[in-house]
Amino acid sequence: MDEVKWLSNDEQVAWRSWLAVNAQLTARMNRDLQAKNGLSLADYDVLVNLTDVPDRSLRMYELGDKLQWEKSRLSRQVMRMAARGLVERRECLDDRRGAYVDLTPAGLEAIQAAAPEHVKLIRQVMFDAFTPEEVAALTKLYQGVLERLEVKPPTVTPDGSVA
Amino acid sequence: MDEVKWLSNDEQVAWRSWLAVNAQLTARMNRDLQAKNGLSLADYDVLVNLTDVPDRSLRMYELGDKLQWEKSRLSRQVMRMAARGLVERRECLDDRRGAYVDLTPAGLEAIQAAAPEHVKLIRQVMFDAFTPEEVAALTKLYQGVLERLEVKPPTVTPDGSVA
DNA sequence: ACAGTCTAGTTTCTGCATCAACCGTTTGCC
DNA sequence: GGCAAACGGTTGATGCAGAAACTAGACTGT
Repeated sequence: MDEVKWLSNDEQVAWRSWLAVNAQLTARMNRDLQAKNGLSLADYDVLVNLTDVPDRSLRMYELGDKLQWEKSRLSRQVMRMAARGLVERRECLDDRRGAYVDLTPAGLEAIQAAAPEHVKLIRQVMFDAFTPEEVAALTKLYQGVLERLEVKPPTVTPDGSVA
Repeated sequence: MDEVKWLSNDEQVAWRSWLAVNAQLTARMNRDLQAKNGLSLADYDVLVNLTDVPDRSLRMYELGDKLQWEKSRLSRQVMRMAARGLVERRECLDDRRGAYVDLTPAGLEAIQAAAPEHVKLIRQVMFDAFTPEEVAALTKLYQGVLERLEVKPPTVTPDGSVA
């Protein structure tokens, strides 16, 4: 456990840049969404995952699986969103422990209103400045990291759906 | 403001991978640091920034500038860390509004104990699997993002210091 | 059929992050 | 000199995230 192999200078710069991008971009997305659409990033993520799926309804555990959230977090988040009318809880008949989360028309409207600006930001700071090769390289590196973290990589989107 | 240019499928995969790495790696670092060293990632970041600097002491605003944190966040964080003996507050004589934050021996010890495992994780999931060219490419992309976010890129480390 | 275990989801507790308001100090400017 | 504005930092209110304990329903083997 001794003989630590530190990061080289180049690696340190890369690492700190990563940390900075991570923090700043997340903060920025949060602020923009909040200011322009009254949504938190967490709200947005839930809405995206519901919009993604054919019938716009998921079991709690499926949603939690996609988001990789603590279940307590999801529980509370859904409760708040339901209170605001963005989603609806529906009890599950085949498994009486379970619960569905349905996207409401208001929820759909909210994400449709928020998505364009959100995507615009992402394009602006990232993809519009990247070549396709760079995108491919990034994806490869990220997916490698996810594997090493023993997390399953995100599901490949089959069609073109919301951000 | 109409005619939204959505993300392509490849871009979506890259983007979601990015989000996943972002969330998962941060969570992992936090849990590991907490479990093995009783430090939060925020604690660690403060300690790193203090260790980085020659005299191991910074003005609050300098520290806040490096971390890019809300000042209220920094204020509370430092208060908590001072209560645990990891840092020490010292009043500033030339500017009576100001305050210094000094790294204590205990704080130094704490980060020296935590750093090896932390760096090991980062190496394991990222840099050990990256070629130097990939590191360089990543850095370039990240720094581009930071510029587009109108945030100044992280200071290049002049010497080899802690993670 | 029933005991043990597992799964789905909620709740409680605690700590942290953000926003806005605030206080004392310094600075710029006339 | 004196006043307004900016700066450095703290505080209060509020809302969210994480860990663990908890409830209730479902599955397993015998």
